[in-house]
Amino acid sequence: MEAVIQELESFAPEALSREKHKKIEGLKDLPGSTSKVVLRFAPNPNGPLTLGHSRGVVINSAYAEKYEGKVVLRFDDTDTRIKPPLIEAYDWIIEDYEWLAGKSPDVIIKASERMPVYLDHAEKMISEGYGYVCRCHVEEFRKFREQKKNCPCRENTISDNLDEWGAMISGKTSEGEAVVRVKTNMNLPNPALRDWPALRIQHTPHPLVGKKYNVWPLLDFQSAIEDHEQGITHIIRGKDLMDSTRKQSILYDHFGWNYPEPIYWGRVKVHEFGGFSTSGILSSINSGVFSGWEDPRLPTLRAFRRRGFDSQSLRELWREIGLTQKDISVSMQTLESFNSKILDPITERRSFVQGPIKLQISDEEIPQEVYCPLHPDGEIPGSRGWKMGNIVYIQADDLAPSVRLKDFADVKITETSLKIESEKRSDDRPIINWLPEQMARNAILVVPDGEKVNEVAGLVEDFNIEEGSIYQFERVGFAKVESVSEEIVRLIWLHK
RNA sequence: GCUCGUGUGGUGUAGUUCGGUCCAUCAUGACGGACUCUCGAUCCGUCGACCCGGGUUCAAAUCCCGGCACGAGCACCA
Repeated sequence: MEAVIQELESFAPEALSREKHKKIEGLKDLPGSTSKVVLRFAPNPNGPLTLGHSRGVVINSAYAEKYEGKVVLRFDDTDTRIKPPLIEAYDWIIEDYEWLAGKSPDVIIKASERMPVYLDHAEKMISEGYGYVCRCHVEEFRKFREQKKNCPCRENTISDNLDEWGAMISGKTSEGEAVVRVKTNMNLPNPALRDWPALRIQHTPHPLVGKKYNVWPLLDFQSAIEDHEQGITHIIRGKDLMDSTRKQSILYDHFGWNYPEPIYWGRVKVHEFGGFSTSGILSSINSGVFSGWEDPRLPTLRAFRRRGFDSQSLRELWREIGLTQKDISVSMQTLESFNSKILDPITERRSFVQGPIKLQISDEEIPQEVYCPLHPDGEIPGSRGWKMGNIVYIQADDLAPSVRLKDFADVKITETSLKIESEKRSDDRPIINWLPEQMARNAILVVPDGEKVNEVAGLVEDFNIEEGSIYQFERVGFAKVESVSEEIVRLIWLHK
């Protein structure tokens, strides 16, 4: 054995120490041709972007950057009834996108302004005998689909279909009475693909184009046409849309187009939020459960921004998770950990005394000023100078006979008075945060707590408190200054 | 019911294409310690996983077969 080792050392020393496997970092390569990548992010503008959407923004913009490609932001606003577009949401989404991606989308389009394109393709499809107007009711058609039977409308002639189509687009046919289907095959093993619906009638006005159109495409049709029009090369979508890929591929075959490369991801849940949807949030806002889209309890990007999350933390989170088809459940802790790493070196420290009690210093000689560092590791040079008097505040729950007032002195507390024992740290008594009366301002710390929002009353250090800034409050955590007024400073909790 | 997809530590991920370099990577977490005038940061250490059962093979997280579990689609929503 010894001899073998010696011999190996002489001609192949690397064989003796094996290398540990390394984790491959970064996004996997996109499939197919990547010479000119065009991606798309297609939200429904029925609200601002949420944590769920952020994955799409991050992944698409990251791939666009990797391949020097483009991202099309497309508003899928073709439903005026169930998830009607919110007129303000278009701008919100662009704002949210820019905040997250760090740049504007390369192309911005609204499906509602592209209606002529979709209607033309629908008419073309019908006149080529590949689509038909179906007057069956939903339940009737469901039976045909289940039993693999053709519905009677399938046999209508092209000219009959074109007449029916004319009636649909002119508004003569009422909502719910007809739908345009793609003529696939009712014998297909996958029931989702059997003569799938492409366009339906909607007389509810659209917030942007009003009553201009009576017939609107469904997602699978609109998206299929538009992806081709925009030259999309890769579609990154949830795996719940796998059947969309299959439906649309059938249509692409008919039109003689090449389908983009589809890539799927699984469903994401966040421990702290569970499942949520934009329309669900909207109804909770309307019923008064939440104060608005920026309510700190909400997983909207606006709420995250308001609380002080750096968009970089979201980018890191989604890059780390990457693209897998697994259904996952992530914890906010992971996001917070990314955010802390970004924030810790660049945030100044301050003192926040929650539930304060007042103590009087009994010594005759009290220093006029106390200096605390802006950052303990010197990442931010300089210090905070505190004016001193004979009144100080500490947290009621820190009350103990001997404590150390951080960055100041070891003290002895009896009743409501306090005596300085040593400015130098003399033993291992607990270190607590505190404030002299001269530096204390009334403050409220708003802490989202599940369904509730707790308002913690306290005192905040009155040293260059800037509205909009994030500070790390010692022994508390990161919080953002939301507003500063004469009477009160409002802080919004971020995380530990 | 039909169709589709996914199963690696508490959580997330690498490795699976082309079996060996994997007693399985990295992050997060938990626990312990060092350091520190924050319960922050930093540093060190520990914990913990290949869904199950067969098969092929000298060798299986990786290939084959069969189970099981979970998720999704079958909307005139996106």
